[in-house]
Amino acid sequence: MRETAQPGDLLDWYDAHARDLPWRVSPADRSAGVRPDPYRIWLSEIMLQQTTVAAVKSYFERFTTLWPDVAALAAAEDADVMAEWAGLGYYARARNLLKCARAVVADHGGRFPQTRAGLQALPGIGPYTSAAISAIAYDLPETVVDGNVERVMARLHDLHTPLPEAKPALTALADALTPQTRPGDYAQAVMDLGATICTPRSPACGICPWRAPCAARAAGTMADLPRKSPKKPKPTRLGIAYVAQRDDGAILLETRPDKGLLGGMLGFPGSDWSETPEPDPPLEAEWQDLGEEARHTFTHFHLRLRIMVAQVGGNAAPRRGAFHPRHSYRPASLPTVMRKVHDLAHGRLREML
DNA sequence: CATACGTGGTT
DNA sequence: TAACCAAGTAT
Repeated sequence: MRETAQPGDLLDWYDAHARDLPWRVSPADRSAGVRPDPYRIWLSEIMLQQTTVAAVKSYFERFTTLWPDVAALAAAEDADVMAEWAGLGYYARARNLLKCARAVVADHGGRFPQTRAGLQALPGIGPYTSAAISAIAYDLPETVVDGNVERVMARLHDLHTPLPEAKPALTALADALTPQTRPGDYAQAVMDLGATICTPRSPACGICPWRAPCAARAAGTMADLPRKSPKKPKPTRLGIAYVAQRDDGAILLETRPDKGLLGGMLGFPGSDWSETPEPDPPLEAEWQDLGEEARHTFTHFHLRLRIMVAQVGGNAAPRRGAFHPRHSYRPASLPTVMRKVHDLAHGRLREML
């Protein structure tokens, strides 16, 4: 009979191989008594939701430089925070980030709650993030279950039930392994293991601290786990984006409504996005078809955006949106799909960039 | 329980 | 090129 997986073996591996991350307190520093800053742990966990470490790093550095603590972030302008989040995706996270920071300041005296339930009552903090902050920031024995943990548990126990059906069972398995000692380091260790050794495609079982007790390794099924329910095909939607530039170089942009796709973000005015979009120019002008489409894929559909451009006079009065002065217009503040529109259109417009 | 919600890297 | 994947949450 194989021996059962031991949290201690994973912690030993973590002590030697923990990744050095901007928001992380190393296991050595942690054992010396250094405590993580809950603000930085919270911010990193929100950014890391469905997002890779590589993509998060520069955003984390920028945010913590601009807003070093929760009070500073709570006092920030919405537009500034949304602009800094541009490109990272899942923009509801940024809207909830601000709501959460302001709630922490207004309702909790500027300190994050120190219980999982208290954390989970805040905007943008769900089951995973509440457990992660509890464990990592406060060293509470909460069980984190993210995609890494699901994969590691499914393999360790050779569980073939497909996700999301398997989620409760995987959570129970993860819960049974969570140690009372060093739960914060343990939580980070399982995720590091999933991110660097027990990877989705070709896991490095040969150097895994849990190779001996791993049931999927024994059965040779590790590359097939966890199983997942088949995904739906993505439909293609069409749309029209309008890029208007005033003679002084100002660009017409609109802030999108808070609800829905790209909510709260800046973008070029446009039609609806559907199979048969209705033209809807934001002002009267001689619109010219750029002749090139911006193509972009969202989570659940492909988009092909036709681009119309126009140069307009200084007295142009848009029905929608507002002109942004040339010197305050930053394409980097646009969500990626809109930045693609910019990239395609800017060669056509004299004063852009 | 299913769906909406971004993006960039990898295979 | 297209599909898959990443430290999920809200509704």
